[in-house]
Amino acid sequence: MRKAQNRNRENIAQLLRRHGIAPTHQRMEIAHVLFTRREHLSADQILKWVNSRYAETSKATVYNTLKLFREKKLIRELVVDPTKIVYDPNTEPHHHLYDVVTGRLTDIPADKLRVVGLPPLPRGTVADGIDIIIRTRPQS
Amino acid sequence: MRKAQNRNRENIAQLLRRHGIAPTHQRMEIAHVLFTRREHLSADQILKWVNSRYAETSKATVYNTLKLFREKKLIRELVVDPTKIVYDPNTEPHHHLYDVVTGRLTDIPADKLRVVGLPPLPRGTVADGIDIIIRTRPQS
DNA sequence: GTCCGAATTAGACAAGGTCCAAATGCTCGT
DNA sequence: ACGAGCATTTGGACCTTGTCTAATTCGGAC
Repeated sequence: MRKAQNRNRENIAQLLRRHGIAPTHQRMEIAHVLFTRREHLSADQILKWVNSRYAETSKATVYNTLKLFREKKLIRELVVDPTKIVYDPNTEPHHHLYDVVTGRLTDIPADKLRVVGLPPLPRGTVADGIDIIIRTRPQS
Repeated sequence: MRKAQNRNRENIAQLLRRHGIAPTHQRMEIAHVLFTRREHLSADQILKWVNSRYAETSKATVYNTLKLFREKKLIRELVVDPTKIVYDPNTEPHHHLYDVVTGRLTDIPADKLRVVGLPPLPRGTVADGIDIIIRTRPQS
């Protein structure tokens, strides 16, 4: 089985198509950054990476594309801090450890964690996801 | 025992002092809004409420004060959505139900909920808090 | 090649929050 | 009551992040 790290351009194109996304040049570039770096990246960082060799993608396109990827469940949007919205290429269910001082963000696989005692949801609503963020700080 | 809802000005002054906050006029006003409305309010909403009778508090002061209250653990800052940062006067441990469509935000007391299988924290760090946000949407 | 809808673009704009230097207010000692 | 010294507040400029729009370009079907 091919490891996700090794995605080449054709892999990425197929990945996009599988999620119902037409693989344009810019979308390929953005997906490439997300899936080869495999980090939590902000829109701004993605914009810089995509244009790091030579400018080829506009700010509007990066925002449009990230929104599209999120709608198509190709990536997750993660809000850890007022000024920090970050995109997560890991779509496996998982949660996060966030160091409020250093800003370091680490994954916790969801299968290790379980939430018990969840009250019934309000009538007529269904769960869309659970985000657990554990805030840590260096021992003082 | 006096119910929190009934806090009068002297109560609020004492509350601030207990948290090491000098009770100035503006801080009293802001605390008053938070603790009598007992809702999740944005900085902007708080600004409007505080100045609803006649303008008396500047934007900068509202932001400064909310940051101060947060540092002194008088309120909690809650980030549910990129554009929605909200301040929570409830400092009891609790979590949140967030309807991604209506924007409605509801409390879940922490004693009903437990997280099991928490991995050990990285060496040299301590937990600062756990935020659990359960995202719901109307049944489609 | 031509056409047509989809995608992309630059840049103006909006929202939310921060910063700063000046003004004001509060406390204390005298 | 007064002034010194510090904390707090203020208006407004400014910054950052993200959205919008109208014009352009792209790319696949024919």
